[in-house]
Amino acid sequence: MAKSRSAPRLADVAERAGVSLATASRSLAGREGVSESVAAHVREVALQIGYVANVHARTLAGGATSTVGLIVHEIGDPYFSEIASGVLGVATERGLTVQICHSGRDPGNELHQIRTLIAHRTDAIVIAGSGYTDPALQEESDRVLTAFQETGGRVAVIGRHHLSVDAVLPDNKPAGEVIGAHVLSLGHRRIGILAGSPLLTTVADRLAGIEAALHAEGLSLDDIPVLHTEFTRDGGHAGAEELLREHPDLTAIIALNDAMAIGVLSVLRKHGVAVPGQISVAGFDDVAVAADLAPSLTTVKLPMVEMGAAALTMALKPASARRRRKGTGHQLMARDSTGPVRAR
Amino acid sequence: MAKSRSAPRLADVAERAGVSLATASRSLAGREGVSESVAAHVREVALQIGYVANVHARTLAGGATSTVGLIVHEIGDPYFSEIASGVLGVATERGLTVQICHSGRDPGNELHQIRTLIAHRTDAIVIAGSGYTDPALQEESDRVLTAFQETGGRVAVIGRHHLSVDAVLPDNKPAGEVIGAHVLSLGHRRIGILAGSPLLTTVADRLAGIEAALHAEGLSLDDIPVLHTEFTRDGGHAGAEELLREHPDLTAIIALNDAMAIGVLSVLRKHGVAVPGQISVAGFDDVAVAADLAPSLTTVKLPMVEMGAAALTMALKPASARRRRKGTGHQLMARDSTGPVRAR
DNA sequence: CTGAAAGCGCTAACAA
DNA sequence: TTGTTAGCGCTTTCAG
Repeated sequence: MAKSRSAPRLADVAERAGVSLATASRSLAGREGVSESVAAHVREVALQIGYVANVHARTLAGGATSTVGLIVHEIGDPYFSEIASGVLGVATERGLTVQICHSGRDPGNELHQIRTLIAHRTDAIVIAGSGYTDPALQEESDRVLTAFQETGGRVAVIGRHHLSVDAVLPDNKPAGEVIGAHVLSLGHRRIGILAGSPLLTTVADRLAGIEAALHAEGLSLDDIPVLHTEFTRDGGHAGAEELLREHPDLTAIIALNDAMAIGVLSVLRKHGVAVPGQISVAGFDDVAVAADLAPSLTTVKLPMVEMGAAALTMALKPASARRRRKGTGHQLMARDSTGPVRAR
Repeated sequence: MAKSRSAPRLADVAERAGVSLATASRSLAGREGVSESVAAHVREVALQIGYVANVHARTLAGGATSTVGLIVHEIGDPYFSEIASGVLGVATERGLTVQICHSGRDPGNELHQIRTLIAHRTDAIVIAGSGYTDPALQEESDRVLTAFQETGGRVAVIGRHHLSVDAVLPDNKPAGEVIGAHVLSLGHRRIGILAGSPLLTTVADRLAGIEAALHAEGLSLDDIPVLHTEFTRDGGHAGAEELLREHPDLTAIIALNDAMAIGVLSVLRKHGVAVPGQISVAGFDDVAVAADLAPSLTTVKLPMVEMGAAALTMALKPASARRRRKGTGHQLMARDSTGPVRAR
């Protein structure tokens, strides 16, 4: 069995169909200017010999490209896999293929992935995942992306970045306000906050929202413990242990994403702390399992799937003179993990 | 601002560096036969003008491709996103880029995605997600993949497929036996099973495992209710409602994956049924949240991340004369959602 | 050690 | 309606 004979080419199809390359190309592309009978025959031949057009040749020749890139922090994280699902949804709909890269919450690696995607001449690049509060971290990325855009590439980000590109902006601050107000309205004052790295804009914005809610009650973030750990389930777990140890009088813990909140719930269960009886817990995002946890998790819903879809849709539109920005909406999902502060 | 001036090409680098195309190419590729001084200069120039090689041109010219394809049923499903994470891990490590496609558990669409990936001349294709018990459903895919392999392409699947390619075979049957034995050992006899589509080999194999466990106790699958719904959280939810209605005397429910089990838990909680007090619940996979549910979910761990990594690793090896097969191992995670059958 | 030139497979003018 | 012919940007013999 020939191991490496090459795949059938358009020339093979053309020859077997007894037509020219151009005609074959036109027939397969379903373009104008070929008699239906010839076109049908060509298509039939192509099917027979199992012809599949070489995307690289097609792209190189100036034909329509057909791939978009997506950069996520970590695809195993439900927040990102839901966004990816949204991106894949519209991509599939439009016959596009998507290349996914991990940035691992590392600005250096993110830049590397951007370069990779550019090398692949993707039509568009969607960067999902928080930007960084330090503009310097994105300086080089911005330079590279700008060059990419000048050569006709399209870019959209999800989240607040220091990048001059179109953006889907999650309602992080309003979400923070809403969840903060919710917890405060339940009478809680001894509130602990579990945050991810302060370098992430997502963390900064959610914190700012909570602070606004606090201010409305005459309080401030300085009055309550804010712990920065990893922005993951394990970070939440570790953070909750520390919070419990250092601040045993807390009546509520707000985690800055559901993954962390799940870690918190786990610690509380382990220590036999009643939720929300003794301590209320709230998160952000409303990942799919949030409603199925026990107690079901109070959180602020961000439409991840739609965000992914919106970002790609935006990136696929023709470039506009100035950056487009799109909000996301958010919704308080008051469930069982939060309750009124206990009477003393 | 020029909107569509094109990206810098190798020719631009060569010109500015005052060398020929060939030398520029060799320098950048770090190949032999160029004086180190010249090579360094070329690299420097390339960096300066922000040159990034065009992957399509490179691939077309016969250079090494550097992308692999991954087909999953649905990236938003934790089972698949964990597998994807494993695939991305080894891909990143080797400087490969991965294209992800959704098959949506639809054989027709899966074939379409395979074609797409082949058109992209990916070095390798990894198909994650159950095969189908009906060989006819994969006949055409098999033909296409065989052709792909004959032209040097590499393929690996995760799961039992009717495809003549390398495979990572999840311990579905042993896992079924182990979880079945576990539930039986707790004294349960009125057990309900919630399964996904019987067309999926994953479902068939897990069921077979449970049946084996049943046989060991002188029972059979025919003696207990087996309900086929969607292989998702919502399928589990709907299925549990029906099971509860039709078979109110059940003392245990085994869901054929954790997603379904989560749906079951949700229904039980809603109806105030104590778990495991009144009904024990078990799942398959051990997705990340399984341990953090309340009660924590008894399940059989399958190493999804490693499976993804193993599949890509396998696919990247040179082709061998006969199909390679690799088992996965499995581990019973006996947690809080299962307990001894209640005394009457 | 370096350069010239021939493609890789396809699309897109331009002819016929 | 169909065919001919240039490239797209890169790698890679083959000369020099």
